[in-house]
Amino acid sequence: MTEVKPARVRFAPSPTGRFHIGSARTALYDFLLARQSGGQFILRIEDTDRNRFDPQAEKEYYEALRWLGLKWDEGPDIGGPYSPYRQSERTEIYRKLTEELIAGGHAYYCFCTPERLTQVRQLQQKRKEPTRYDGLCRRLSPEEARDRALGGESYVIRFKTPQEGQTTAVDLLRGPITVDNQTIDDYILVKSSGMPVYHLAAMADDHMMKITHVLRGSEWLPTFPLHVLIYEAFGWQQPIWIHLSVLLNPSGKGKLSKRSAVDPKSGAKAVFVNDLRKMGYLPQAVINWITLMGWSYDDHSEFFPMGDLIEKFSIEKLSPSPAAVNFSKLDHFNGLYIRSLSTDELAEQLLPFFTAAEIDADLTEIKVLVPLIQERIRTLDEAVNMAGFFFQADVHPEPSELIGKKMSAQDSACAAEKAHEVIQTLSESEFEQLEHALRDLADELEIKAGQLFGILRVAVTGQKVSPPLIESMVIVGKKTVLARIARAAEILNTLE
RNA sequence: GCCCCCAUCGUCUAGAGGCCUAGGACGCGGCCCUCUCAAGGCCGAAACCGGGGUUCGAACCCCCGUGGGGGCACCA
Repeated sequence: MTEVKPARVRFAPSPTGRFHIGSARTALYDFLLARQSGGQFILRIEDTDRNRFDPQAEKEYYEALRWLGLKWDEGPDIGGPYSPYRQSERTEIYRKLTEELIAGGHAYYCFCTPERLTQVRQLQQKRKEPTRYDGLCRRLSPEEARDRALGGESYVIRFKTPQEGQTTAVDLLRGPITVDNQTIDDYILVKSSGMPVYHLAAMADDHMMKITHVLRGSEWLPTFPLHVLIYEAFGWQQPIWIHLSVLLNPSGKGKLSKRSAVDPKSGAKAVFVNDLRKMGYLPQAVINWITLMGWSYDDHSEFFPMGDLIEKFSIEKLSPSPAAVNFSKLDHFNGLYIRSLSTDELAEQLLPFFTAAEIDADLTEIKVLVPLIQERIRTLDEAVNMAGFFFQADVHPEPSELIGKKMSAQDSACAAEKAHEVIQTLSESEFEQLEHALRDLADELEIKAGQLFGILRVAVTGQKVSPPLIESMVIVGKKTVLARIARAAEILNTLE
């Protein structure tokens, strides 16, 4: 990136629900733009809707953002030059701006009741007309309106949309979007509670906070011209507008929903960032994955650690078309990042998953087995199933699985017993030469090494699929290996 | 119903008029490697929504269809 001006970019979630990967993607693009330009990434909480407010939500956003490594430069918790960063604490600012708008003839008081508005809407629907405010209070004289408001009558403030002409709004990715002003409603700017709605609050804050690039979801496209009109009414200079594509369900049908990709075991949903963490995904993998939904670098690069992203990201290469999420690609990236970790790093990531599964493992123990599982797991939690046998006192193999390939139970039992003998003769120091000994035994028994290994694998690990057998046996230790093989032989002998 | 946006393999995408017999990735199939499973290597199937223009030439530009998505709240 050459000579870009420092960008001031904001991520402005509404604390009404969980932190979705769609929002995470927006936040990520914000972050990248700020970092690569040497600008600021700002966190602003848009909590003007007191009815939908969820006290848990803000915390979840903080947590998830931190986990992803998207550190903000200004925000409600850390302050900044344009404090406060929580809209509910900025009402005085909005109040003054509203007065300015009314005085300039760009907004008016409206006394219509919600009931009347519903009636109007229903009538319009019946007549198959566009649904919009019918303008009753727009025709009130400013003096009369002010008197009624001062007299205690309940009111809202509406934007006085020009009734003629057109408005052109320019989106960086889509170019100019021109609409007839007639199609733009006289939107409510301030609710009867005195709280502003998004259309006023977000525009005001973006301007006051000197935001240079507004990145937001394409669900704002329909009201985009309204926002331009509001900027013009105030005489403010517009930021660069970028409307990101929506994320679609994996099927490509419909907007990504909360029902998508639910983990049946934990009930975790792969659409929420904090759930992704619990499901054993690495933040770098999640970042790399969501970056590529709607952005690309060239015709062959896909692996982008954060440092590369900051360097290579560019808003011009963002795509305007909707993208269906592909969870198997997340698995792929997660595998890639797991394999890119050092033994120590991966062990540290793994520890909490063993703990959560109530397996008493410490870091040193995990480090020993990491090399055996590193290239075999796609999510961190898989390590528990794959390597749990290292820590358990006993394994409980499925008896039928103990039988060697193309072998009888008796022959398998015999093979297990012979293996037991062979291993027993080995001293701890010779234990690492196990493989030769066992291969020789297989020859002697006139079976394939794979057949013998299969029996021992299930005997020692309790699993048909496991890390490499010999290495696993060495870690498990001679004593336990012998006990487990002996037990397996017993089981096999009961099978006829 | 009204308004807006979008349109290349199943999915994410490269492609900004000739470099395209359309490239990469995930997934899928096959082979190799191999103690299972992975990882890795190699190979393969798989797309320019349709119709009109413009042009010597169109996946790329324009128009019309069609399809998909989004929005029509005192929510954001």
